Amino acid sequence: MNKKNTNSEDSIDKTKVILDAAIQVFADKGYFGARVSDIAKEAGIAYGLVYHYFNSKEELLISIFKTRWTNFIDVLEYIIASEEEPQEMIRKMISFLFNSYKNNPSMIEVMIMDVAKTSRFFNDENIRHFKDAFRLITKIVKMGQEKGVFHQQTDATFAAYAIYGSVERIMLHWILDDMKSISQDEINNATDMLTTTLLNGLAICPKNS
Amino acid sequence: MNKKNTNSEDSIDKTKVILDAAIQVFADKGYFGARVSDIAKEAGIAYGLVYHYFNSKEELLISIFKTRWTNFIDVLEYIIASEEEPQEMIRKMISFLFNSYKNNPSMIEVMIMDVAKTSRFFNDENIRHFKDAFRLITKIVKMGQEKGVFHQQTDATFAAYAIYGSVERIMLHWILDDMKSISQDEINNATDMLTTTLLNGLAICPKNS
Amino acid sequence: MNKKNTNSEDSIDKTKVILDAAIQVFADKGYFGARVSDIAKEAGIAYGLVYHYFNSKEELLISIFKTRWTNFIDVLEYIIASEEEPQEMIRKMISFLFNSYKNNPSMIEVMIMDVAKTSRFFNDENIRHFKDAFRLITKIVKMGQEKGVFHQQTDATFAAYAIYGSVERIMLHWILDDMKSISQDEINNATDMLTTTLLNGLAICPKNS
Amino acid sequence: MNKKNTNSEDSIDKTKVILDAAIQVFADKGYFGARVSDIAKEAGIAYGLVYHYFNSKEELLISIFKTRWTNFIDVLEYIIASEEEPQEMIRKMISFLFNSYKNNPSMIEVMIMDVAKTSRFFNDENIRHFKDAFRLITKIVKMGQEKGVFHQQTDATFAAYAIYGSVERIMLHWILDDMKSISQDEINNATDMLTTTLLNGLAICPKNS
DNA sequence: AATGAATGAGTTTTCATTCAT
DNA sequence: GATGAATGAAAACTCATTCAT
Repeated sequence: MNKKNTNSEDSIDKTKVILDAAIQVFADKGYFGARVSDIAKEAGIAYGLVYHYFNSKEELLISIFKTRWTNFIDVLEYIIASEEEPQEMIRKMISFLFNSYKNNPSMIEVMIMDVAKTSRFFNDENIRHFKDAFRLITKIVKMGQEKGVFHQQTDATFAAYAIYGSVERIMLHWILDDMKSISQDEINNATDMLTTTLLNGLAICPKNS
Repeated sequence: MNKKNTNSEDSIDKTKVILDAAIQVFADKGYFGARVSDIAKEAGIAYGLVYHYFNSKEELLISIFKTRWTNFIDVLEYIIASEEEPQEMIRKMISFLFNSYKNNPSMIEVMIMDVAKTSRFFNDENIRHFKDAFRLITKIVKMGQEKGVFHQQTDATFAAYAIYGSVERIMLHWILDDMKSISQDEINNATDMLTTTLLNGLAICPKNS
Repeated sequence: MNKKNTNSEDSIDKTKVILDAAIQVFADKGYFGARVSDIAKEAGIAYGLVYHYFNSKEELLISIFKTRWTNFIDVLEYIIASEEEPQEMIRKMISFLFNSYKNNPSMIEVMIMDVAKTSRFFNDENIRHFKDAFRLITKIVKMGQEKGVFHQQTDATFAAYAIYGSVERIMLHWILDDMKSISQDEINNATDMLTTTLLNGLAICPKNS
Repeated sequence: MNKKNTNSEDSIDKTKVILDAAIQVFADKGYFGARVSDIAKEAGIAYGLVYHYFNSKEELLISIFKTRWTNFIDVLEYIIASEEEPQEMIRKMISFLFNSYKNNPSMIEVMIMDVAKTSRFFNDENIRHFKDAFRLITKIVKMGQEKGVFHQQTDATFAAYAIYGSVERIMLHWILDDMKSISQDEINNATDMLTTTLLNGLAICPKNS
């Protein structure tokens, strides 16, 4: 990703500083509204230095994207490895995503508002991360079906998109309502609420076939 | 919106032609990647003429956005007025959204990929359409709760976001997989699948409290 | 060459105005030292307009180059068609080149100082003009050999380069000595001098084998 | 020229290594296309180190230029000191120039393609070398005239430019045709050919006045 | 209404040069 | 001597928008 992957502390630090600044500025102004000089100013460095660590403005976005999805994939694998009940896995996943927002709402804003924006951005390399993540969510749903706790007739892939789409839309709501800081209680409550809704459905049980 | 609201046939036609061209080009290149001259070329007119009908490039996007959400709101109001069962209302809404994709995937692509992404775009005027639509979806959920067919403890607003987010994420999947043409069967099937999943939940009934 | 080859007077004029400005600025500052904004200022237009007529700064240089060599080739063909004595043809060619300097020293400066120097500039398309011109000069030499007035053993190609190289180096001398304006007498004198030297050689006749 | 003129072996070596690298890179990419970092990479050193030995990129070019013309001047003085026949002196000079190309075509390419390019480059200091060399060539011609072996009426300065220009144009031909390696036979042949042409002229003797 | 020439602000990126280590 | 991180000036080029015709 970045030119310098030396294990020098400085180099790592600077990379991180620039990325954090980029997240902040992208969140505030949007990817296209953000100038590289804004990012440099936010990072407290000369803007030429951004190009020592990254080849282009777009690479910054790609780097943020990759970090985030790689991290999400790691968490999903960890959750799956736990061998808990599938319902619990779903809750854990939702909890992780909502907590990500709490911990770094700007990063989530960038992911939702900017990454998806550039069609050109979705090249094969980047889209793979996407796919991998959804494969894992789908896997959780299938595990529930195999265990007999989730409906058989549900299309697991559809369910995966539904779960993720629900989470993302709620976070978009927070973003648009400028809810940058959100309490742990609210996060927990949102997690419970959405998990219950998705697992049990809107309709009351007897309606079920 | 547009400078000319004369009811001259020509004027209306040209407005429509430009908007359709804009949808096409925005879908292909993204809002920021699209040049006004591209849109004019697609519409088969001189690019200066775009400014006879619209004040700016952004106004094109806003116009598309408004048309779409106004239309969605109309449909939601129509659905609510039907006084059918809330479950059926949910299904109708999902069906409408998926059919919108079938009829004009580029328009949906623009709505998902471009509109949601420009922070600056969400001014008070535009956000009202958003809010109105979600208020209506929320209303449907509340009607179900009042009728005793939906769970009481569900936060209706959350549910509204979950439903819409699920739909949008599935359509994003279609977009990213380049599924520009999709059969009516697939649409119907997707509608059934998602409606059932959202209404009945993932988990099998006895798990319900 | 230019985007607009319409036969509108304005369009042609503007193209010419920009090219003349480019010649002036390239001559003054060199190709790399010249800013497109300098050229626009010299032409009295907004610099964005340069890009209406030419795709890039480099295209300006290529255009100047082409015009000049095409013109030179035309003159050579005209000279050859005259069916004069080969010696006279050589004189005419030298006369033309020196007079070109007199009429537009900046253009010659650009040709000598800038065009010849950009290695990347010599792509196949551009080099063809070069080659064509030298083929014609070579042809004149060969005509003299066939007529029996020029030495048989001389390599005609070498001779062609020698003639042209001599002319160009003398003009470079004028450029470096800042002799921007030069009288017709000087031009005629230089033509005679160089023609005689090249035709008769440095050495006095009896030395000839 | 260079900051360090210590006679330490290392220092001299490194200076030479950098200059050779610069010649190579300038020949490949042109002066303006060459990055200091390219030169450093070619030399196998850190690019900051270039600035220990040279004050600027331009100084590299000036250094190459000076070395070459100083060397040429030395050779011319040596030739003149030999007190041979002027015809032979001309031949020796041409031979030296052509052999320079054979020995280091990149250096000649830089001299022809890059040095002349930057008008700013021709400051008084640099132009003096030029002038000195041409003064010496002119001197040879004048010696021939005084000895009665060269035509009196020839302008010696013109003749000097003609000779040098012929040589340079032939070498430019080799450069443009990518003739990087050239046999000693070809060099000798070219030398004979050009010397004969310049001394005896194109035209056959009886045409002489 | 229609055209497209004209405008010029705005931004990414490059790269020579400096300097702390 | 050697390194390469850091600096920031500089410029080509783009393109939304205006406007004369």
